[in-house]
This record gives sequence, C-alpha cells and structure tokens, in this order.
Amino acid sequence: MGRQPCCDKVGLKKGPWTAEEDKKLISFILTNGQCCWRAVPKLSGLLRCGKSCRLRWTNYLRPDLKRGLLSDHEEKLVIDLHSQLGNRWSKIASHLPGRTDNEIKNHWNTHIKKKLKKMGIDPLTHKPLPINNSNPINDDQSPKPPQDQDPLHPPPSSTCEITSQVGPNTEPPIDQVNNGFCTDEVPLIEPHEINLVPSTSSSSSSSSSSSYEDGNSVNIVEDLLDLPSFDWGCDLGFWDDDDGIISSSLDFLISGDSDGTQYSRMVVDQEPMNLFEMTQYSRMVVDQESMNLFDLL
DNA sequence: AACACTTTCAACCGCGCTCTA
DNA sequence: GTAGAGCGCGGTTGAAAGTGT
Repeated sequence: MGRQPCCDKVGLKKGPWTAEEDKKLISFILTNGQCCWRAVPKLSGLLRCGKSCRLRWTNYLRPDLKRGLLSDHEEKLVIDLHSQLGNRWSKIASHLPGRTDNEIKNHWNTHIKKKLKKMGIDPLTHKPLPINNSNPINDDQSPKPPQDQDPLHPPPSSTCEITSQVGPNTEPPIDQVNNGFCTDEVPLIEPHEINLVPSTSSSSSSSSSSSYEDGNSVNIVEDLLDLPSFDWGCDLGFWDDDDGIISSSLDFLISGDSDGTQYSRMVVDQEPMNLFEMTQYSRMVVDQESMNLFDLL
C-alpha cells in the first residue's frame, strides 16, 4: 500500500516546542482528549504535524510524567526487562509508571549501556563480553573475567547490580526479593488485551493511552475531563499524595501508584508564573521521598 | 576566556501494525 | 481480500549543555 506523508509538511514547524505551542496543545487535549492526532494541529491551531503533537504530549506534557534520572530501582528494572524483551522500549516503559519509551531508550543508550560495558556485560545480549574487548575501563569496577562468569548470575557490582535473567526458565529476579515486585509476574499487555473502560469516545480510537499506565493508574485525559472544577489556567498549587497539602483537584493524577513508591510531582505555581511557562522553562519537580528539587528546567 | 570535544535528550523519520470501508 | 488512513514503535539526528584543555 502506498504511504502518504503523515501530514502536509509544507508550512509546518519543526524543532523545539515553544511555551505557546505547549499551551495550545495542553488546552486542546484537556478539552478534547487524545483523539485523532492527525486532526489536532488543525483544530488546535498548531503548525505542527499530528505526530509531533502526539510525541510532545506523550513524552513531555503528560501530567503524570516523572522527570529526572531513573532511580536505581528503575534502572535495575529496565535492565531486567531489556534482557527479556530486548529493545521493546514501549513494553519496558509500560512497567515503569511515569516513564516514556523515549526516556528509557535515551537512558539506556546514554547510561546503562556504558555501565554494562564497563562491567564487561554485552548490553545487547546481557552476556559477558569477549575477553579481548571487555572491561575497557577497569577503574572502580572489579568484574570477574567474563569467560568465567555465569551469564545468568553476574557478580554484584558497586554501581550497577545486574538482575537480568536470561532464558525462559529462570529464577525470580532479585527485584522480587528486594522490592516485592517481580517482572515475571507482570503479564505483558498486548494491544488486543487492553480493555478500555467505556467512557467518553474521545480516546477510544487509540489504545496508546493504556500503554503508559500500570494497572493502578488512570487515564489522565479522561479523568481530567471529568473534573468539573478543573481550570488549567488557574493556579494549580501543590500536588502531592502523601502529606495532604494538595490544593489542586489534580492530586489524583500522581497518586495512583498503590505501593506508595512512585514519586509524586509537585508543580509550584507562583504568580505570575503559570504552568505553561514552567512546562518549557521552569518546571519544578519534587522528589517526594527526599523532597529535593531534582529537576529544575 | 576561548575553543574543541563529548554527552545528553527532545524531536524527527520511516516502517509496520491495526482498523475500517 | 484489499487498500487506505491513522497511529505507535524503534532508530537516528542534531542542537544545547557540559566538560576538558
């Protein structure tokens, strides 16, 4: 079948998004939901292709996104999942609430790959690298000679504990012991298995929204639309799922994780700063556990 | 301080899958 | 059964930021 370009590229803007564009996109999606990305640019007045809008929303503007580097636990999980799933980033991301496939992919390529190579582990196969080119930088790491390692049980490392299990008949990953969470116990959700709750028709055309959420999460857009008092343009105040300083009706957005380990996101809205300005330039995200600002864009 | 090099990550590209007529 | 439309995914790019000299 012939393929047309995803959009008419003439006159469409490319490159980094501006705060104004973000504002338009957020407003549109909050009003209309995630529906028919191809139509979004026209209806919202954006000079972007629908694909670009979808990417911007899913990778950056979604209210439930975490920001900042992956935690140690998340990193371990990514390594474990990658050993089982390969470069299926969207599947891996579906196990990490608030993380996007793009973010995980980037983190893998920029951080985890290096760590694994440093440890003498082939990031592709999760097996020991050949001895001649393994462990090129042997500074603070002390991996055993790769040929002596059991690929299923690499030695612990001071900086990156490999919990990956290669092969179908494996023991439960260490994560299960450490965190009560076993990736083997989490069935992969195939698109046809996604059971969308009947709701507004706005999101029914795509199963994508489900892929970003774990079982405890909610469809952000649908729920936003259900909020009678929601006013995106007004102060959002703080939102946090723990200490009760919620002043926004959006608090549930980031409180869906039942195990309580998910970082909550606190967006500080101070006059005259508003969320849209923060989105691009000054978004503050607070790590709930440490209560340290770890991402100040 | 200035330049070169490296790293990071947001965004783009194109393919493949699914759905519908 | 087929073609077209739409979307999602994974690979790649390139600008910006960071680091070293």
